[in-house]
Amino acid sequence: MSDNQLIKLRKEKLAKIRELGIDPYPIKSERTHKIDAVLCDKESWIESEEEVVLAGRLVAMRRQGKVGFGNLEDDSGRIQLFVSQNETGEENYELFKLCDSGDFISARGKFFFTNMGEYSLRVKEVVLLSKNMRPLPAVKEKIVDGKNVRYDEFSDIELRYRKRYLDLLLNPDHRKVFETRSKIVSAIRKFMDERGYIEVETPILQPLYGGANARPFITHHNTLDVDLYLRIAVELYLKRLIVGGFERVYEIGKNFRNEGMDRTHNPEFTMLEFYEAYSDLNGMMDMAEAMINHLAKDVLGKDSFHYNGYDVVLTQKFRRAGMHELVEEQLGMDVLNEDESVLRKFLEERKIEIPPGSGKGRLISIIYEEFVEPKLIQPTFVCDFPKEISPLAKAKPDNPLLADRFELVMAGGEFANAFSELNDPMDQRMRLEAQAALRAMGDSEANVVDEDFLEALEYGMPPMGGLGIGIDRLIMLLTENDSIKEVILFPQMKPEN
RNA sequence: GGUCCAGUAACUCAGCGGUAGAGUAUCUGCCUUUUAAGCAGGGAGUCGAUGGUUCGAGUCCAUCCUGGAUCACCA
Repeated sequence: MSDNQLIKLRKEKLAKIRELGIDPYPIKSERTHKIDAVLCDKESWIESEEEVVLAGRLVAMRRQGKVGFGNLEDDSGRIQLFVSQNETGEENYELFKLCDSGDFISARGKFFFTNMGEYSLRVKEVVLLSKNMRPLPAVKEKIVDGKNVRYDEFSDIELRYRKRYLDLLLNPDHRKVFETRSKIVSAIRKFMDERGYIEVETPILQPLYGGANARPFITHHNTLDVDLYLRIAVELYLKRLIVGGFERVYEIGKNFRNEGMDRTHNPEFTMLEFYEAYSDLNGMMDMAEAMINHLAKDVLGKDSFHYNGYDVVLTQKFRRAGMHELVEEQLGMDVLNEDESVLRKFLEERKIEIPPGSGKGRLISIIYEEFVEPKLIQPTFVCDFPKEISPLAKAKPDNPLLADRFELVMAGGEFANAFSELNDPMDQRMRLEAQAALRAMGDSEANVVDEDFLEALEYGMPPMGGLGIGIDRLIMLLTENDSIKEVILFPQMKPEN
């Protein structure tokens, strides 16, 4: 039976309901209790003989003659309805017979245990709240040995993402992921607020983009007749705010990067960035560690998370190590003291592409990314990034090749990036100009020179630490999902047709 | 973009050269304590698209579309 035929049948039912003088889409609805409120303390609900009105979606129907059972679900839980013509009267029972799985109804009645021992609402009256016109995909559940076995699950990955509302409706576990996501994001806000940070919102539409290495989306403003960029990071605006006198700011928002999509990349993704005046890299490590430990332990109540094939233990002290130390550990190569030509040869022999204009710093980072990062499973702050690839970070006083920067790596992937922020306007100008040179050599992801930002720096910016965390990836880890699409409600999909 | 896998009824899938199938859903009938309700019956599919091979194509071949995995790219 095609969709159209099924819908036609629903329309016929709708007409019958109207013939009975019933509005299938009434304005008013009544509900005295949410379902979870009546699921606890069942005996006393039964003893009290209190009449309640529950409302929700009818998710299953088992009708047999003049009596029938249905399952009613709201966002708090699910309960069985027992509907008998003796209780409802003939007329109301007629309406019940016209109800389908998928309808929203309310049901008035008292509680009891059925012969099979299931706690149920003995329904006195059914009220139709919203008629379903398109049958929901059939999913059946059965409890075997205490385990919930599901049949004919709505599991087609493409359909789940394209029709997310069905995924959420039919797969309660997936709804749970987004409830957890919301909890985590709230906890992050609270964590920041408690530490004296203020939350700010900075432009998504920017005349120039910056703060990361990425290709932007371009859009157009008609009135101004200018092209604008969707932001790739909030960094440069948050720094302007520190110039403006705020000492601790954070923003949680979408960034947009016009690049490939895969298991860990969506073109728009959520990022937390924060900046703290008079802090530095160590302060940022402490913050990141405390926040992630807190989310794992206090919010989710877990120590260990299975992600990307590994078990990552989050409630611990995170390792802190220099990139060159980690490379030495894995490869026995002293990259800092090795000659640039040796590093280049090492990569060339392994057929690893070297972008044009790469100096020693970038070569080190490529070696690290290729051979070391995938092996860092437990949380590790990888410090001492090459300055060459860190145009917004301060150089280390004791080694001009290195920047005071770290990335937090877990399960072989990057989760956060932080620096002691560069506040020397002259140095910053030179670094951005070096980036512009790379750009001229064809590196479309190199930074652009932002004169307004440089001018702001010239007015003076205090020393500070700054950190960015990819929220989607953090949620992936904390909810143990290996695909970013599982933690984004409406992930980017290719258009159909 | 490369490679591999998949697309058949609303859902989950079988069929892999010879008249399109199953369970669920849906519809009809019976049924006043079911819970993957049951019993009986019915309807339901351009077999992702387009070409080709063949007497004959969901089935073989080619191309394309869509999705997934993986690599590349990319924090």
